[in-house]
Amino acid sequence: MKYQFAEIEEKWQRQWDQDDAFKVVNNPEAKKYYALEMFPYPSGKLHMGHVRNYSIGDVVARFKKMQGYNVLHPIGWDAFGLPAENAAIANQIHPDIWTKSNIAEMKKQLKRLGLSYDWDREVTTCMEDYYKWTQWLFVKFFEQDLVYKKKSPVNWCTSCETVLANEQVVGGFCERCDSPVVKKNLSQWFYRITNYADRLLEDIETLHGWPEKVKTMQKNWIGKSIGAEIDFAIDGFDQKLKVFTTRPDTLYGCTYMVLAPEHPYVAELTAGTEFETPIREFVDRLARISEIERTSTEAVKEGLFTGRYAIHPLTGSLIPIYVANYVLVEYGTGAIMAVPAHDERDYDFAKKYGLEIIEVIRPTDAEGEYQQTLFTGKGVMVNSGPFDGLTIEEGTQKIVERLVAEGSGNATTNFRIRDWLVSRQRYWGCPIPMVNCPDCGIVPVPVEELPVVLPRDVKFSGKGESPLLTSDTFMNTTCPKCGGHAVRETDTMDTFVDSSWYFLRYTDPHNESLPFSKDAASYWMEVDQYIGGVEHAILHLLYSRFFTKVMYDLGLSPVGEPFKNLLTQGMVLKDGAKMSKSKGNVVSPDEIIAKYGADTARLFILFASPPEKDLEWSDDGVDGAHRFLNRVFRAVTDEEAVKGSGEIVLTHEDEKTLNYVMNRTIKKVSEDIEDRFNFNTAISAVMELVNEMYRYRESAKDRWNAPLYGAAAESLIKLLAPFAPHLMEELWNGLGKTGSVHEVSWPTYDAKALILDEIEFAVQINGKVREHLVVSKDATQEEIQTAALALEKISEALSGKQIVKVVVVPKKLVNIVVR
RNA sequence: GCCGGAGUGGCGGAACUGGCAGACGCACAGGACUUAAAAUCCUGCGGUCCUCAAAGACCGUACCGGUUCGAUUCCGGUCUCCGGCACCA
Repeated sequence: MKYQFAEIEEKWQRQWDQDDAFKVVNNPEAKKYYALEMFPYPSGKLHMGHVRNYSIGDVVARFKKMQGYNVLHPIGWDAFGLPAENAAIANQIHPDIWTKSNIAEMKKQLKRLGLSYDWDREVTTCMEDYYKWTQWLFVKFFEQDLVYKKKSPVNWCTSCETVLANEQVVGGFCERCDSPVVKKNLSQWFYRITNYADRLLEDIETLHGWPEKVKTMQKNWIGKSIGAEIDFAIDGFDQKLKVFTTRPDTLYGCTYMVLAPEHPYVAELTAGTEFETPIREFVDRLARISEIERTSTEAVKEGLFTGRYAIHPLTGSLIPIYVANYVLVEYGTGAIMAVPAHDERDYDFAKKYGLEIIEVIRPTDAEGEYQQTLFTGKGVMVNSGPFDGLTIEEGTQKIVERLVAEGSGNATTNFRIRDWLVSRQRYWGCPIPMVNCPDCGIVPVPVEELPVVLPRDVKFSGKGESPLLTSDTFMNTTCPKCGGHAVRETDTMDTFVDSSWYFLRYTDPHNESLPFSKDAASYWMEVDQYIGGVEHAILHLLYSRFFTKVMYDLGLSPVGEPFKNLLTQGMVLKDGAKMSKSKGNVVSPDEIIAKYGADTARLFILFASPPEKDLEWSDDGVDGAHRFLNRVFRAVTDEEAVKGSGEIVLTHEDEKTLNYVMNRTIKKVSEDIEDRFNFNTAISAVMELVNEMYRYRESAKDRWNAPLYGAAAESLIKLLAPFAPHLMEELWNGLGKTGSVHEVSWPTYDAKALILDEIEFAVQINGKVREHLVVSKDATQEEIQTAALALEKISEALSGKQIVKVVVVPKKLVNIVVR
C-alpha cells in the first residue's frame, strides 16, 4: 500500500491556509524565535538550491514551534534587479509585470512545498510600501553624512552607449554587442561604510553563532592594517609624496618609490621632460586594460622611471620614483616606498629593473656568512643607522616616533574595504530620492513627499546613460528648498540596499509611519537563525550589519547586530557540478514534487548531506526517501497495531529493545536538530526506529504490546513532523488525534529508559580489538579488568607475553598493553 | 599567488570530547510472497589471504612521518579537489 501524497499534501496545505496556521503575532509574554532564510530573487522558477534553503529553514521553524516558541518565519522577494530590465529590453515586457508574474509563479511553488510561512508578512522590495522606506533611510543616512557623491569610473560600452555591470563585460568587451568597453567617470552616490570599518571588524568577535569561515572572510575583506604614513620630499618639486606602509621598520631599505598609474602626481612630475610622452603612453595603455584582465592573470610587473627622485626622510639619500602596474590607486595613498629586500613584489620588480636591494632585517638564526635574499619574516634590524639591533616591533615604534618628531610621518591604520558605491544607471531599482537644483545644489526629497515613484513612461532600449532620463514626468520637478525648477537624480540604488534591512521590516511589515516600530523590532530582533548560501558570506551580510549599526545609532534598531546565528548552506550539485542550464544537469523541483510529493523532496534533500556541505543530487536517493515515507505510512496505519493505549509495561526482551530505541531516537533527533543542524543523522536515527518497529512487529505478533507500539508510533510522527509535515499531519489525524501535529509539544525522552543493565566492552590487545565482553552496568573497573583477562581468547593470546598495563575506558573498552 | 574548506567502501554519507572505522540510505546479490512481474518483507555486502564450513589472519579513512596504551580525529610535511579574493604596500 502506498500513500496518496498528492491528495494528502493538497488537503493539508488548504487546511493550514484556512486555519492561518502559521500566522504569528507579537506577544511579549511568549518566548520568541525568529527563523529566517535569505529571500529569493524572483528569477522565474525555484531551483533546488531554494528548495534546500527553505527546507532547512522550515525544519528549524517547525521544530522551534513544537518546542513552544512564538516563531516568526517570514518570506518575501528581493524583487529589484538587472534580469527584469534585460527581459524588458529583450521582450518589451515591463519589468514590473515580468517581476510580479515571476513572484506569482514562485509563490505557488513555495506553497506546494508546504513551508510554514506567515504570508501576511510577505515583503516585496519593488513595491512602493517597501521602497518608500528604503528611500527614507537613504535620506536619514544623508543627514548623518553617511551618504555622499563623488566621481567614480564605470564600465562604458562605446556602441550601446550605456553602463555595464561587471558581469556584462566579457574579456573587455560588451556581452551584447562585443564592442570594446572603456572606463567612464560618472558622479555617483556612496555609502560611507568605511566610517564603520572598525566596528564592523571588532563586533565580528561577538558573533558566536557564526561559522568561523565566514568571520574570517569578513575580517579579511575589511582588511585592517596598522602602519604609518610617511612623507617623502621630492627633489625639485613643492609637494611631498605621502606613502602608506605596514613596515616602517624597513624604511632604511627603501631603494625606490612607486606611484599607481592613476596617481595625481604622475602627470605633474613628468610635465615638460623627456619622460612625459613614454609615461603618458604607458599610463594610457594600462587604463585601457580592463580591470578583470589586469587582475585575472598572474600579471607581469611592469614600470617606468619618471625621471624624478624622492629624498629619504632620515638619510637624505635620493630615491628614484617609478610608475608601475602593481600599485593600486584605490588602496592606501596610491604610492609606496619599495623595500625589495623584504617585500616579494618589490623584490620581483627590483630584480627585473636592476634596482638596488638593501638588507635591513636579518633573521635571528642567521649565522656566519649570511647570504642575503628576499626575507619577509621577523628578525633584527641591520644597516639602519641608530636603529640597528632592534627587533622589528621596537624598530617600528622608534622609527615612527622619530618621523613624528621631524614632522614627516605618523602612525595610522588603513582599511582594505572601500566605501559602498550604490548608484546604478538602471531603471529597475529604488530611485535615489535626491533633486539637483541649479541654485541650491543637491537637495534631499522631504520625507513627507516619499516615495519617489518609478515612472512608467520609460523607454527600454538598452542605450543611453539611464532609462529614467527618458521620462520627462520623472525628471522635471521643483526644488524642495527654493521651489524653482530642478531635475531629479536618475540613478537608482544597488539592490543590496533593499536587502540590507528587509529582516527588520518583517517585524512590522504594514507600518505606514515608519520602516518598523521599535517595539516590534525589540520583540523579534535579533534574527535567531539566518540561513542562506555561502556566496553571500561577504557582501550581503556585511551590508546588513552596516545598516543595522547605522539604524542602531539612529535609535531605530534595538540591536547592533542583525543575525545571532548563521548557517551557510552548501551548493546542490548533479554529477559533481553545480546545477546549471548550460550544463544541462538541472533537476526541476516541480517534476520531483509531481512524481514523489513535497515531503519526499524535502526529506531527501535534508537526508543526503549535512546542510553546510555540498549536496550531490541522486534520483535513486529520492526514490529511497519516498520508500521510507511509505514504510512509515504502513507502520502507523495498521489499525490493529496502533490501537490501544494505557501504561507501558515491559516484560519481553524485544519490548525493552523497542522502548530503548524509541527513547534513544527522541534524544538523538532533538540534539541533532538543536545543537548541530545535522538533519541527515537525525533522519537516519528515525530510520533505525522504524526498522526496530518492523522487527518488533515480526517478533511479537502473538503477544502484542499495544501501548508500547502506540507510543513509538506517536513519537515517530512527532519526530518527523518538521521534515515531512503533510504526511505526519495526515498520520496524526489517522491516529484519531484532534488538532495539528505541528501544535503539539516536541517529544521528550525518559532518561531512565536509556540506562542499560548490561554494557558491552571491546577488549583490545595493543589497541587491536580481539574480543568483546558484556558486564553488568554496576561492575567496577577491577571486575571489568579481571573479566577481560579471563576471556578464553584473551588469555590464549596473552600466553608468553608480559602485561605492561591495562587501560579501562568506562562504557567503552579495555586495552591490554603487552610486550 | 594569498586566504578558507575538503579528501573515509561501487555511490551519498556516519563515527559529536583521542576509544570497536564504515551507522543510515542508495546500488548490487540471494531468499520469501506471486502463475509471473512490480510492490513488499527478510538476509548478505571494504579489500586480500586462509577455510568444506564455522572461525581466523593481515591490510585499510589522499600520501609520508610524528605524538599516544590507542589517531578518520592531534602535530609537521606533501599531493589533489572545491570555494573566495586578485599584486592590499
